[in-house]
Order: sequence, then structure tokens, then C-alpha cells
Amino acid sequence: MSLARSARPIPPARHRLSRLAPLDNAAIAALNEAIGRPQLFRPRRDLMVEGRDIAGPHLILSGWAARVRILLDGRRQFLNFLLPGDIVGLYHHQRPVAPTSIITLTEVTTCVPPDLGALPALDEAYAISHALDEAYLLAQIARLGRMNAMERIGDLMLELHERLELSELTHGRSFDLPITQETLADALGLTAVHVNRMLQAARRGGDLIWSSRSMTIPDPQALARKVGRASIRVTAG
Amino acid sequence: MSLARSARPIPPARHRLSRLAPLDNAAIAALNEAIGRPQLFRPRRDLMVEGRDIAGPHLILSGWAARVRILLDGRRQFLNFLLPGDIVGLYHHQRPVAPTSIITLTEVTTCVPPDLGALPALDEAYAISHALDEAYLLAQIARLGRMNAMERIGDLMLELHERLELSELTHGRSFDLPITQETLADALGLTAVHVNRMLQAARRGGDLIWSSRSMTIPDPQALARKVGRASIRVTAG
DNA sequence: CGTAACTTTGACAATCATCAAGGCAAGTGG
DNA sequence: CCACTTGCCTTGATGATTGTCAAAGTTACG
Repeated sequence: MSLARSARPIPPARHRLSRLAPLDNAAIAALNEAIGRPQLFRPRRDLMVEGRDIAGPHLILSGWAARVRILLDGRRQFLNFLLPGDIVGLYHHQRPVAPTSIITLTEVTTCVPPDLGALPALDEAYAISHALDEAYLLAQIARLGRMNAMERIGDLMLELHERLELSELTHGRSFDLPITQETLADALGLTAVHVNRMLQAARRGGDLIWSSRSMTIPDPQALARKVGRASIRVTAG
Repeated sequence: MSLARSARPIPPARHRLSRLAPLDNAAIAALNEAIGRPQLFRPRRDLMVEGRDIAGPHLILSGWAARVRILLDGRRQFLNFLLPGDIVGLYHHQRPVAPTSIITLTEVTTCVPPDLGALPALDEAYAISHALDEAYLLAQIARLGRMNAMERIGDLMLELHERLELSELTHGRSFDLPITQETLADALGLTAVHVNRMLQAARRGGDLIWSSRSMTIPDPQALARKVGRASIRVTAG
């Protein structure tokens, strides 16, 4: 079922990183070796704690995690979701400090990505991956700042579908959404109650169908038009 | 007056980059040379256009700019502000594409920052600068997602004060805020009318005093406590 | 079978947006 | 020096969106 699927790691040759930049044999071998030493985390564990030195970077192999910020009175905002293929904690400077905590939402496996600067092909993939991360953060800002609840949900679902597709983790127009409505609310800057109502409205409108942890977008193009969304690119050609 | 002050470039030796990492003589010389070839932009000009190849990176020397995203129906969201010392368009990968447009808010001077990879000391400063940028984007997400109008304004003003202080562009508890309330609204995900009301409430409460393009924070620490804000760090030690 | 976590529903309240109009200050041209 | 325009700030009335609180239903799982 749901969790089992999201827990299956991506085979190295089909790994998202190899989609972002062509990897030579040395890079694939290094990646393969890294993937061979996975680390397992249970749900609701910290991968990183805001303000602490970064122990080591993580390459997500399976499962969902999220960067999170918690306000003093307990309000919680998820800054972005971390999906298989994503990299966190890889910085170019000395003694980096984690800008936010990272918490696992499901069971997660990670590995330590091959070092920066060792393999040019991988460095290129890292750079593109990083640029993509930035682009998605910018998208999140526009979503929270200028979209209403319905648009936020549609836009985020399209984004997740787009990102999961890069790792072959979609099933046509559906994908596994192994999180609760409360988690979704914390990512969208809404309350769980309102997310619930909007999801029901979206189903009535034929825009989104959510059931048993699986999300279906019956007509992605129509939804993209409706919420005014363009897919995200960071390189030319 | 206001614009004149914000148009004075930062002397290289006191430049924000040299605050982020110790620069050796070679780095300072390279920076100095770059600053010697400034480019001038009038207000409301594009420094970069979303989706286009990045012509060249910019190091902001004076004035304010902003990354912006515009929705199909014209709604506008400023993603972040770009202040003197900030760098944009510097990527590690081939053929980068601009993830968002950048527009000048005031008169702006920029220069082309010295190339990546040429000087280790500068590379370190770039990396730290980039990590700071990311941290401020994350702060913007939390602001838009989970703070109310009053908190957003207070938090943003504290952030701007903190950032401008790094370049010695503050005057004690005041700083130049050379933008309109509508621009502020587009950065805060609010309407200009509501920003206006909240600014008045903030003045009545003694939290913020805005007049003739200058912002004063009578008691920054008290305000930080009130909105639950911690200052931002990206390196240990 | 029972418990805990999650989803759903309803009534009501707060926050913020919208619309429309007026005021004020700076600059422009007669 | 005075009308006139323009951009920006301010105010009021009203409404839509979203939050809050509380309770009941549902599902997963031991």
C-alpha cells in the first residue's frame, strides 16, 4: 500500500539527479555507492535542527520530509516538502548552520550524497537541483502571498505531481500523498478545517480527487490554466 | 534626501561581502575593480526577466530592487527585496534561466561581481551570501503563511533593519524605506489599504514610526519579542 | 472491540479585501 | 504666482474569505 510504495528507493540509474544533468560512469558509480549505505528514519524524526551545525547533508531516497518553522506560540509553517531525489544540507561554505529544522513526515531513507567538488558531472546536477529548490521556494512565496485557498491547493498539487513525475513516482494522473490534511494545511498557510472544505469543493468541481492518501488530478492542464500555473524550468535548452 | 542617500555606493573595504567572510587583498582588489564599472538603472526597469537566459549576474551597489512574480490576472507578489550588497543571477550551472523577474524600485547601481571560482575568499563570501538569501526566503514563507498583517509588517521591518545594518545603511533605529505602501503590500501579501491601516495602528502602539520614506523602530528588541522573531545566522562561530 | 488518529460538519467570529471618495504634497505649465 | 495634474496616503462602509470552537463521524489498527 501507500507507505510501502513511497518507501521503495529510486534505482540509481533512473535517479532524479541523472535527469537533471547527464551523469558519467564515475558519477553513477559514486551515487550508487552512496545509495548502498542508506539511513532509515521513522516518521516525525528530526533530520536537522534549526540553528545547529549541519552534521551532514542528506539525499532523500524514499519517503516524505519537510522543512518546518515553528513560531513561539506554536503556529507551524512547512516551508517546503522534501521528496525522493531532493538534497538538503549541502552548502559551499564553512561551518554551515541549519536555517530550519527538517522533520520526516513518513518513514524516510536517505544517504550521504557524494562530496561536492569531487565529480564535475555530479556538481552540475547538484547546482541544477539547488536552482530547482530555489524556484520552488519562490513559487511557495507567491502561493502564500497572492493565492486564495482553492488556488493554493491546486497549485501545490500540480507542483507535487510535477516533482514526483521526475522520479517516476506518479501513476498517470494520480500520486501518493502520504500526509494528513493538517500537514497540508501547515504547508498552505491554512487551517485543517478549511483545507478539508476546499478539498471537498475541489472534488465537487472535478478538479481534485483525494481518497485514502492518494491524489488524482483528472485534468492537470485545465487545473493549471484555472490557477494560472506554468511549470518550472531552471536551465535553457 | 532619501534617494540621494540610497544612491551612494558602499565603499569596497566596508562592503557587505567583506563582513560575511574575511577577504584577502586579491579579493578586495577584484571587488574594487568591479565596483569601478557600475551600471545605472532608473526606477521600474527590469534587471532580469523570468524565463529568459541570465545575461549576467548583478551585485547591487546602491538602491532597492525586488524579485517579483505576477499572476495571470495581474496580482503581484514581491518575493524578496534586493538591497545594496545583494547578489543575483550567480549560479553554478550551465545556461541558467531566470526563475523570476527582477525590477528596480528606486534608482539602482549594480556591477558585475568577480567570477565564481576565481578567488577562494570571494567564493566563500558568495556562498555565505547565498545561504543568507535562502534563509530570508524561508523567513518570507513563514511570514506569509502564518503571521497576521501586523506581525508581517513588524517582522519585515526588523529584517530590513537587520540587513541594512550589515551595510551601514541604518541611522540608529531608523532607516530609509524608499518604497510606497503599495509596494510594501505586494511584499507582504496584503492590500495597500490594509498596510496603511496597520502602519497607523503600529504608530499608535509605539511599534513603528513611518514618515516621509523613513522608518523608525523605537524599540527593536521589544518588537522582535512581540512578533516572535530571532535574527538570522547561517554560519557557526 | 476499543482506542487513537484523522476527517467531516455546523455555528459563529475575526481578519482582510473591495470599492469609492477625499486629502495632501510635489511638480508642471501657463 | 496660480491653476492643474499626478501620485500617494487616508478614511469609511460593506462583504468575502478564512479562522475558531466544538462535536460527531470514520478509519486504521492493536
